[in-house]
Amino acid sequence: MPELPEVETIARILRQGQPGQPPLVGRRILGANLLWERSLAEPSPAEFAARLDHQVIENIGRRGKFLHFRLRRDWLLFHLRMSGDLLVRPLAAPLEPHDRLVLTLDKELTLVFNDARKFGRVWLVDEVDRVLGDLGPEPLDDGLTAQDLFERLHATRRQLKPLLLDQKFIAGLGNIYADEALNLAKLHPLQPANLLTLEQVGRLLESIRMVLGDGIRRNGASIDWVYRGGDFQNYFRVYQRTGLPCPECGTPIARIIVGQRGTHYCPHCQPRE
DNA sequence: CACGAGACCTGTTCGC
DNA sequence: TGCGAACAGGTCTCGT
Repeated sequence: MPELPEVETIARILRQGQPGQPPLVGRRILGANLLWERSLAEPSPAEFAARLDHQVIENIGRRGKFLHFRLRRDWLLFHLRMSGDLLVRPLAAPLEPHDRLVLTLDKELTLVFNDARKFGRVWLVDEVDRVLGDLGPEPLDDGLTAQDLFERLHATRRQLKPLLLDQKFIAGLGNIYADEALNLAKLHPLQPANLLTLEQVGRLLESIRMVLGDGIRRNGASIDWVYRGGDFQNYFRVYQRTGLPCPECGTPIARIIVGQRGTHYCPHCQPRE
């Protein structure tokens, strides 16, 4: 599931809780059961378990598509990649298929990292920047201006779609929200970045913030077997709507491959050049 | 520097 | 029905 709005939703639920699920802030970690070793990026499994023991969760947040847990001494980081999920379960609950890491907490709770495709990763570090340091700006940060984005775009001739997916360029966009933002901004996915006018850049930034904001308000998008109660999938304009009418002009949505990713756009609203 | 292919993985859907 | 191909919300590395 996880692009910025989905990760933000998960972080919020873990931090604040929801009906039938207590907030995790203040909980103490009592043990770690690593079921798939490669899910752990660093440190070694032995050091991971030893260092986690008895640390308290002080806060939970998001940076790009990463979830970060501020512990008393370290940072616990998760990247969910394609199929990862983080769930709170009672201590007595049985293991589920694809559970990769189970952290035992106080109050008879567990925090479970479940990840069918095994692409997701977990880090325990004392310095976050070693993992998060290369990320580009947060798109929803007010400090990011159209002028900033214009300068970043004009520093490269890369095509817009792969550029928006590059986490070093801007953090948090994935295939869904990149396609949705480009459609809303009326920009062709293959357009070279350095050719955008300042007005087009303003529209692009506004569109990115619009689709991410809508995604967050709708608790993210739920597709296939990964479900969190979000319903943004019902409001896609172009993503996975190949052949269906564009909401703006009725032209059938086209699908091309860009950087090996399926890319959806309206040939009429998003003309090339 | 920019791009494409391949790798990492499993599960579901599509086409014949 | 069965079976292989295509496809999936991500990112890294390598070769050109």
